[in-house]
This record gives sequence, C-alpha cells and structure tokens, in this order.
Amino acid sequence: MQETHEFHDSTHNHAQCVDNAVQAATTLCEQQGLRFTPIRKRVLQLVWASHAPMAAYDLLKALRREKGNAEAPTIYRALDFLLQHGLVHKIESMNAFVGCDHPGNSHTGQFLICTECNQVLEQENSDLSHIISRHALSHNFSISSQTVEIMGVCERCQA
Amino acid sequence: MQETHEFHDSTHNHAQCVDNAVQAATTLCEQQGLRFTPIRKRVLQLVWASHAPMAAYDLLKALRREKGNAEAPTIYRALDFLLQHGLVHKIESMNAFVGCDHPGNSHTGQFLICTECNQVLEQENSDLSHIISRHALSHNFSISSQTVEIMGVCERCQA
DNA sequence: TTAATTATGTTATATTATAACATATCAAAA
DNA sequence: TTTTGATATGTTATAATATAACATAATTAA
Repeated sequence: MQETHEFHDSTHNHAQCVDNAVQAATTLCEQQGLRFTPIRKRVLQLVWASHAPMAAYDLLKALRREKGNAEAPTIYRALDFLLQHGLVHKIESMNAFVGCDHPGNSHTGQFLICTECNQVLEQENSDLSHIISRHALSHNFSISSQTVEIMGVCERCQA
Repeated sequence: MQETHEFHDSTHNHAQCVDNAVQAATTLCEQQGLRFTPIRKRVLQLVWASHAPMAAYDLLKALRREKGNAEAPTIYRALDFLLQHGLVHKIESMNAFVGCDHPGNSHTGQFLICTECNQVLEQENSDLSHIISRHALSHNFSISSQTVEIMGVCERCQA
C-alpha cells in the first residue's frame, strides 16, 4: 500500500487515501496494543480530510458537527495520541496537522509545503537525514528529533 | 567579527555577542536605509539576552521594565522588522526568537537546539541546503524558504 | 468484582498573535 | 520651511493556539 509520494490532483481517489490511513492506523494500534478509540479514529479521519494541514480548532469545528459537546482538549488529546504514534505530523511553521503517509516506520519526515494549494508532501530522504546527522555529529550534538519544512510552490501550481 | 559557531559556555563574554549583533544591525540598516529605531534596537538587545530563544511575551515583560506602556503589538512589530531583515530568526517549533549570528548574508539557517540548556546554534551548511534544493527540484518544487530545526543535546550538556 | 489505569467531559485560563484605529514622528516635495 | 505623505508607535480589543485541573466514565488487570 505504497503512496505515490507526489502532490495529488483534485481528481485522485481521496477516499482511498483516508481508508489506507485508517487501515494502517488500525493495524499499528493492534500490533502495539494501543487503544484506537472512536474519537481518535474520527480525528484521524478529519485530519485526512485533505492533503493540506488542518488547524486544531478547524478539526474541533468539524468534530462538533457530529459531537456537539466536543471541546479543545478533546482534539488536543487525540492529536497528542496520533502524534506520539506517528499517525499524524505537526507542521510547526503552520501550527497545523497532516496525516502521515506511512506510519509505523519510525521515521523522520521532511515536508514540502505548497503555499498555493496548501498541500503537504511528506518525504523521507535518507541523504538529507544523513547529512543532518553528520552535521550534528560534527558538533558532538546528540539528535533526538528534527523538523524540516520546505515552503514553496508545487509543480501543478506553477502551471 | 566571525562568530565561533559553537555552543557558548557560561563564562563567555556575552556583552561582546550583543555588541557585535547591535553593531552589525546598525551597519546593515544604514546600508539599506532602514530605520533602526530605539524600540527595534532595544528589542534586538533583549532577544540577545542569551543564546536561548525568547518568547514574544517574555520580551514584552522585559521591555515593560523600562517602558511601562509597552503592549504586544510593540514587540511583534519590532520582531517583524527584525525578522524581515534577517536580524533575528523565529524557531518555529518553539514559537520563540533568537538573534542572528551573521545578518546581512541572505541566508538559510539551520538550527541546532539543545533541549537541556536551550541554547540554539545557527549553522549554514551548504551541503544541506544543496541536498534540500535538489530534493525539491526532483519534484519540480520551487522553494521559497525552509525551516530546519534539529533538537537534541549539545556536547557540553552531555557531560 | 474490585482496584487501578486510561480515556473523556467540562470549565477555566494561559499563551501566542493580530486587527483596527488613533497619534506621533520622520522624510521628501513643494 | 511648511506641507504632505509615509512610516512608526500607542492603545484597545480580540482572535487563534494550547494547556491546567478536576470530575466522570470506560477499559483492563488483579
């Protein structure tokens, strides 16, 4: 179930993207004995509403349509869970959240963020990771995590 | 007036760091016909209070000690100016601001962020920049800016 | 079945950031 | 050198993002 790792056009079968993500999350949670509760699943689906990052309060608004009493902590708790297990990523420069393409592999994502269509493409470029590791090592710096966010305009939006 | 580009120990002459930064900023503003007003200069000095990123409201608190009527927009406007002209950087993953080591060179910084001492080391690693550029190019993605933030523990704090 | 743990509900509030409009300062043109 | 236009600052209000704290409910383990 490999993603194409390209920016998506408006005609792609997005339901498939969401299904893949939910399926992968379900499997991962089963394997790791995690509780993939209805709220967590629903928030994951909402994050996957598109390939553009969603702000927490937009997720809240969406959740409220079906669950009138939802409050901020509900969203943030679900997001914390999903972040912790690599099912979503936070785009730090936007304070917003995107679904993860390929959860399970403990990975260090890099993100291409199109400022036109707002889509985010997650990549895992090992050259880049290695350069960063070497870079850190040369300072005897012990890495725990990294954020790589590349803003610009995707091919489709340049047309 | 080259920075050492290493994490600083507690005994380094920090007044010198601040002076260098203010001097560099003064020169840059003169050259570019920018108004380096007292507020802007003061906020730059406050950002340079240490090598750790400062939150906007901490800067505000500090500014208020000497300027009782200061309000949030004062800080954010000064920060906007300083950011725009490369005199400070925003650490996106912390919503906080650090002084720039070497303003003037239009540059794309990478940041090593020590989660123990909170110090930030700005680097300009061209290999890394190139990899990122190639990476983007391979997707026909036109870069406008990038954020590279590497969290971990610096050499001194591992001791 | 109880106890312990984990998840959710709920209210309040902290933190980060900007909008909008008034006033002041500065720089350039007349 | 005065007016004008542009830029910067003052001020009030509020938007947007995020967490604390404590109560209740659901699940799991003993």
